Amino acid sequence: MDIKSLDKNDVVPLYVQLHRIIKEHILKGEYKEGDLLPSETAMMNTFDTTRGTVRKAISELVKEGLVYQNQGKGTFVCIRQVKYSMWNFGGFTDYLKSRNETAISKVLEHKNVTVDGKEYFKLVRARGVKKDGEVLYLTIDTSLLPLNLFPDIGRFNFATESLYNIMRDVYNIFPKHSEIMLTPIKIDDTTRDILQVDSKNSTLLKAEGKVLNEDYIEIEKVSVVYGNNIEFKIMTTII
Amino acid sequence: MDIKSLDKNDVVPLYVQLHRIIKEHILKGEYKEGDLLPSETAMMNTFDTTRGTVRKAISELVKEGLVYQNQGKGTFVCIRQVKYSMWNFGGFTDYLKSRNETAISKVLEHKNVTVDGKEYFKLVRARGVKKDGEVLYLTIDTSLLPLNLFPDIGRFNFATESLYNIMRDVYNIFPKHSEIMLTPIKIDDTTRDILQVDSKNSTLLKAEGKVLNEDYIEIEKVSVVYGNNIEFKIMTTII
DNA sequence: TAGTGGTCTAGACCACGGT
DNA sequence: CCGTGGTCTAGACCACTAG
Repeated sequence: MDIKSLDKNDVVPLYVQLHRIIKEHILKGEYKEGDLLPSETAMMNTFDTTRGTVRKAISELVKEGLVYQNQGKGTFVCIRQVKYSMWNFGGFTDYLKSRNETAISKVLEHKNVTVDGKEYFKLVRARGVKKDGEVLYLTIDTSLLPLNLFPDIGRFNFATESLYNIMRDVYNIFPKHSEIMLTPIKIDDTTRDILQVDSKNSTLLKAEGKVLNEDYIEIEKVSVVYGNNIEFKIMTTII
Repeated sequence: MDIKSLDKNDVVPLYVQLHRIIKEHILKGEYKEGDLLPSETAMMNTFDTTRGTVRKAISELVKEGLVYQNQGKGTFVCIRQVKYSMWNFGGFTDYLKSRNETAISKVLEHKNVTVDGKEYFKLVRARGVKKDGEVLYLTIDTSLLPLNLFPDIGRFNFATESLYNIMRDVYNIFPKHSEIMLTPIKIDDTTRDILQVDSKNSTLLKAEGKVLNEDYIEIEKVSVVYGNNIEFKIMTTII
């Protein structure tokens, strides 16, 4: 399959090395859509490693959506887009941690505003990940934080600090519940630019609602626009 | 960790059994947000299996975003569980009853199909309400019901009988959880006609996923398209 | 230092698909 | 039948974290 071989002394795990090699072949077009890859046993011999390592490398390709496997038949190339999964509201940083990726936050707007006679700190952020040196923004979050609960919250740098951590650590306020409404929205040009949505796909998912503390006091009004690189998943228990 | 043990003679792979057991513990709230799970070695001993199997089970949880792992520290729970879901999954009829409205169901399609080598009964329904003599359809539901769990389920009249009631009363199978993915979709003409969507609004919300019983066995694949007359709300508890 | 997850080996048996 | 991927075992050594 390849002239390259694995370096067992390299700090890079063997399965990562192998994953890269196979991926390169696919992306170079040496294996095309629908093609059958060499069998796991074949790769095991070619690269002088064990099946476990080969399977680990291939499983990464499956996760990325580059190949699929069929028992009794083999491993086939199938190029499709992989998306991020949002299991819910919040939990962003932890989820990315599980993917070994770094959370990125860019402040688009921050100022005090008055809504319905009440003062809020308005914070608009583009949030995403940094992977392989590239930044990919996944959501645009707008938060309205009541200034009576969070006096002088504007002094923090939200590009580097987690909003919910500040809530908990500085103001001793703990987000506990949320009530959200979901709607599809039409995208505007600014959003399209930030979230890197291609032009033929013009609708996104928007979540709007509020976050409450344990006493069901509203502590934040939120609005999140989800880009196309993210999947919005929910788990429920049917009562 | 658990009284349950793995059945090595079961056709269900050990790692799937283990995955279900751990997941159940997490979703039941016995392990909460941020909690440390038992170590891989501990589970290996508890369930009398090897670390490979334990790691495979955990890796599924990581993929789902339910836990993340940290070298040198352990495996931690990271979820935000939805406590009450949007009205529909498991509560359509009851919800409408509370509003003094009558649930309406119109069967659009019903036949046996084979998906991935498994036999299902496919049921497509337009669902809505009857109020003041007028019928308003709110959603289009597509259900795939495994025929091994629901033999001969096609004999029922789903225009008049509730699917979930049949599940419970006839088959003694109780829908308990759901895992859903939400996406905005472009509407087609048939859908537009049924859901009475006006022409300028061409995008709707689609929920796709599965419904599970109390043992986290999949009992239904579902797909619901929500019309514009419905608000899609969710309430969550941030654990 | 002890315990954790991360990686890797060298086997094994199985279910499935095509010949 | 043979080759494929799917699962599982019973070890091993490593890097990282924390006390």
